[in-house]
Amino acid sequence: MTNRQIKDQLFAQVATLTKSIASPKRLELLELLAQSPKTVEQLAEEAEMSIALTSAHLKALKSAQCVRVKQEGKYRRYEIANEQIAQLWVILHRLAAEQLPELQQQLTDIAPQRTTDIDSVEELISLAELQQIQLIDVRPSAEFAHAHLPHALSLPIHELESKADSLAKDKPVVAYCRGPFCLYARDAVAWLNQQGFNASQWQDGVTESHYNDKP
Amino acid sequence: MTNRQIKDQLFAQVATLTKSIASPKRLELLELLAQSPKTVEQLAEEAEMSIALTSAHLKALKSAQCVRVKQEGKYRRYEIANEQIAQLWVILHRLAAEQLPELQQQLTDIAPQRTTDIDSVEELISLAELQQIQLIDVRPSAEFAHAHLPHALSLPIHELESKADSLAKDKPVVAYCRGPFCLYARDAVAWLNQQGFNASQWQDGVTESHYNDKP
DNA sequence: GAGTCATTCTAACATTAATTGGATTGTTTG
DNA sequence: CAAACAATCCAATTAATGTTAGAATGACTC
Repeated sequence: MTNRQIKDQLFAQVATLTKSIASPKRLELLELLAQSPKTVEQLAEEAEMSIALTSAHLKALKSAQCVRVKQEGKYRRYEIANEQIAQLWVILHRLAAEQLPELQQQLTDIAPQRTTDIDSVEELISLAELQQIQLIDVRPSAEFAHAHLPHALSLPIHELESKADSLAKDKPVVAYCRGPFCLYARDAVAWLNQQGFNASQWQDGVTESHYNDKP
Repeated sequence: MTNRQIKDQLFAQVATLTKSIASPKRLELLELLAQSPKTVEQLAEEAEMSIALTSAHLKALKSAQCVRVKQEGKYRRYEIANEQIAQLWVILHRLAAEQLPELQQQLTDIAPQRTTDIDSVEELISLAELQQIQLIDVRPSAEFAHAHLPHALSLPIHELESKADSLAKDKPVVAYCRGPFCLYARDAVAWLNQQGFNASQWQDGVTESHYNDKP
């Protein structure tokens, strides 16, 4: 085999991995799976696409070993194949945010009412531990159960209205969700402030917060 | 604008960045540009594709801000837009190598005659400094000039035959090139051992060696 | 300013990917 | 074992991408 044929093969392999995640829908699925394992139905619902399409995209992700699946009763539960894939999603969306002016613009356009002025996870967690702030996790409870920031309180966005009375109005509320591409925390902060709470948003999710490549 | 429309836009942006590198040829161009800036002609030659196709792929990379171009006389010299893109290439090929059995197989198939048993860059560089080994960089000299491992000697693969007499046969030779997807060092080691040298290969390139994510 | 040379553009074609609806598989539950 | 249900497969349509050859652009050179 010639050197050219060898190189073509090698680069083709890396390209198959890259191609498998180079689609808006598949990136969205990855973001969801980075939070916690989910069934096809759940993924389709969250990402607002048909079951068939979701299944097709999952197949593509599986063939590049980005996700695994296990049968659970009559459901199939998909999960991220390993931590590095979740980190790759973080790397990609951060890089895109630094690199693409159009994305920067869009992120500015949807900036939350208030972003917290806390600037490290450590400080955030410490303030939550000292009860200086009320740190709430507004993702679905299954995602909270799978992993969450220490000292955070689970208050899923869909239950916010009914359970908001468990929050104090005289202590700052800081909300977070899956990360900068998830709008739950943004919506939660907007609603809370409207109700008279002192709410702001922590823009990163669990994966982002645990993976800071600043040296 | 609905939340769905916003999310679609955001994920689409990250996908455009990802798509721009999700092609074997474009990954190969990125690997070449990670070494040093190059003209379209040089890239086409090294990657063995037509000028027109090279230009088209570069256009795709440029539109996602992965590369920059500057006019130099009648040439246009392309370069990596920033260090993070080079690192992304490293992350991707390493991840693919861990993840895809087929790629693992291919890499095994082309394993060099001898891989050095040195296992950290620091040790490699230190041995070169102490002249315990002869560390040779077999990439084209322009790439060496742009960046190289400390204490390495430039001995481009195409000049190896004519300049090999500058190497001592009684001291180990360690050769490196662009990284695990470049076959120059492999070819160099094979030829050198055939000529009676004691040669082995360092599998990483400059970018890989400077970017070890082991914590 | 005509000619040369590097690069890009254009148009055409071939290939591959995304998406949908309906049929199919396989599991669970009565 | 039949009904119910989750998920995948299949076939067909549409959209996007890769590739080539040749024309066009735009910079430098004599």
